[in-house]
Amino acid sequence: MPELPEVETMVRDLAPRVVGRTIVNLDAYFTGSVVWPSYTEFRDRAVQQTIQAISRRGKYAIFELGSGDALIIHRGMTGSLLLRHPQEPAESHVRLAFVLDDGMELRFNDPRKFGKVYVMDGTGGERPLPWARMGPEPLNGAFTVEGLKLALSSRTALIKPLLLNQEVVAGLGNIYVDEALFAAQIHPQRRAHTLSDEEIGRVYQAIRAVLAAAIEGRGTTFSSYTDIEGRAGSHQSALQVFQRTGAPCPRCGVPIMRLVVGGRGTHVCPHCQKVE
DNA sequence: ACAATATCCTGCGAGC
DNA sequence: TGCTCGCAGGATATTG
Repeated sequence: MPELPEVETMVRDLAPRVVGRTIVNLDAYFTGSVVWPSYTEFRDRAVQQTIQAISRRGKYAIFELGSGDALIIHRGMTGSLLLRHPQEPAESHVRLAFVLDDGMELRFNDPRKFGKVYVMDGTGGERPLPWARMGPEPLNGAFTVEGLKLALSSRTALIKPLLLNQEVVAGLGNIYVDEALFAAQIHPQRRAHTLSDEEIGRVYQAIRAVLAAAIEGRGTTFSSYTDIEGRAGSHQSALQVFQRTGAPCPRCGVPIMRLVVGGRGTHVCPHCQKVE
């Protein structure tokens, strides 16, 4: 599950390798990964373009092209970008392969086909950018404790699904929401408007700390996430609750429990995180 | 407007 | 051993 730290790691790794390179060809094995525009127009607008810069917004990776277009990639659940020599055997689920002018290939490998790729005018004039309604970036000044209070105080929904909502805050997914709520000692089934200012302050700090630590560890590897060379991240060993059902809580020793919240597998310490 | 739930897709693990 | 079945989940569509 590539969330903000995994996309950030990818963007940082890619920048020195692909900025300045020109896309000289594109091979498609599943054109359905391209959601905008049509595949043929996508190809026309991507090929022969030079990558001027690469950045991230939420879980989207953004390649700025010389034309002013943006090549935008969302990895979904199982998507990865791999920088490979064309001679290296193809991974089992390569959907698109961008051939670069230095002879390398940027492969979009995506077993479950949840990933999405776009080319569009980078200013949003052509159609709204995928992050047009997205909430603040949690690791820069756009994200404030006051803003989070404003976003949560009037909402009756459960805190976990709200934090997964990209319009509230950008970049969180299932792993880091569970980790942040554990760090803040807030139960994922609390109703958002019942959180005190002090509790929202803890959630705010926890989101930032958990994401920063995960970037430091180059992301979390479960099953499918790897970096652009296919190597695992290291942060999974630092996780406190996610996928640790039955293991002792690092804070109190009570076994971690798994429950389902908003249809998503959820991990809590039943002692440190109380619903009421 | 908001909240809750269904949907997409395929590898994998559980169970028989 | 080999088969079937259900689960996993980000974002969006649909329903309430």
